[in-house]
Amino acid sequence: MEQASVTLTPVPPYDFNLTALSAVHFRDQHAANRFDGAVFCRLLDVRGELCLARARSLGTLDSPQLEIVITGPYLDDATVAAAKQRLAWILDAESDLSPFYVIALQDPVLVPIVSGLRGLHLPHTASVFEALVLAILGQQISSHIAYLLRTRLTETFGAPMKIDGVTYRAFPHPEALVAAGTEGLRAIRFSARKSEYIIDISAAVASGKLEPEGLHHQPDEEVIRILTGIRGVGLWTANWLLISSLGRSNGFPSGDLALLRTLGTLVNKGKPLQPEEAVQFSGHWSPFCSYVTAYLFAAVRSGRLAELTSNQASSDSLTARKAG
DNA sequence: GGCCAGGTTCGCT
DNA sequence: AGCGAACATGGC
Repeated sequence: MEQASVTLTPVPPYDFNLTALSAVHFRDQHAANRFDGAVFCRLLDVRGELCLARARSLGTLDSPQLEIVITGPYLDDATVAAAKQRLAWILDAESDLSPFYVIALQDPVLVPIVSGLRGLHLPHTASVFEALVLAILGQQISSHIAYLLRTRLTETFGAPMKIDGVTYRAFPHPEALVAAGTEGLRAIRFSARKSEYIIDISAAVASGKLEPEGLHHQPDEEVIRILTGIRGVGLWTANWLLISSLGRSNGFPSGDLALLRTLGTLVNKGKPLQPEEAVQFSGHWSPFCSYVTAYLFAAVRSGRLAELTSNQASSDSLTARKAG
């Protein structure tokens, strides 16, 4: 087993802890992606080779620096560079938050949310395929159940690699899922429907009929058109993929129950917004709806939203906004 | 135990 | 086009 250490300098402000937490909390935490509060680690599949990438923070919010340790059976410079690049993408080290902050700090609804989360970047999945599977897996179930399913999926079908006595697993290949079949997924308690969708997509990817990674070259509208053409993928999933796997700034899952509730808490006296009302707000936040979405969820997770609403600040701004 | 969860499809009007 | 039901596992 070989090992290499490199440093990565994210664009400040960069809060490693918040960003890594956001990466694992409700979306990616499974056997392939881990964060223990200090070290973020992920078993990557780089050019067909497995290698473990581990990151920890050496710097500060405004002068961030990450130490990246790559471990694998064969490490040449190109592999190390590719792994570093991949981790930079996953941890969103290269985005500049300042254009979003300029808008957010002028918005009374967003100011209290954003000010407590400065330096939170928007982590990405390692691949678009991974995001597709995770999104379908997580549809209409609580985040806790989604976590159980993700873990089972990775533990059962992900390629393993043992390092220092610990077994890590990569996210399953489409081929592995095709081999598992719907029965394989049923066996780890996926619903028949989710199993079908996921196996269909895996088969399409394995056969080359569908190339999710190619979506990086398409504009948002085209991404949504292509994705919603896939069985099992609706507007929510397509927009979530814009945020979670394609790094677009303006994704907005307007039908998301948790999002509607959260916005309701902030601007509608606790009454959940209707999707159309949420879309009105999203227009106001364009082209940074991805950031708004992610920051709102992060605020909920951290308990910050509850704090804010207890001082019942801007609870009436929906009507104010409508009038203006 | 019933209800619901960070949706989507399918089958009815 | 718009609406309701079915899907199915776990947690409260």
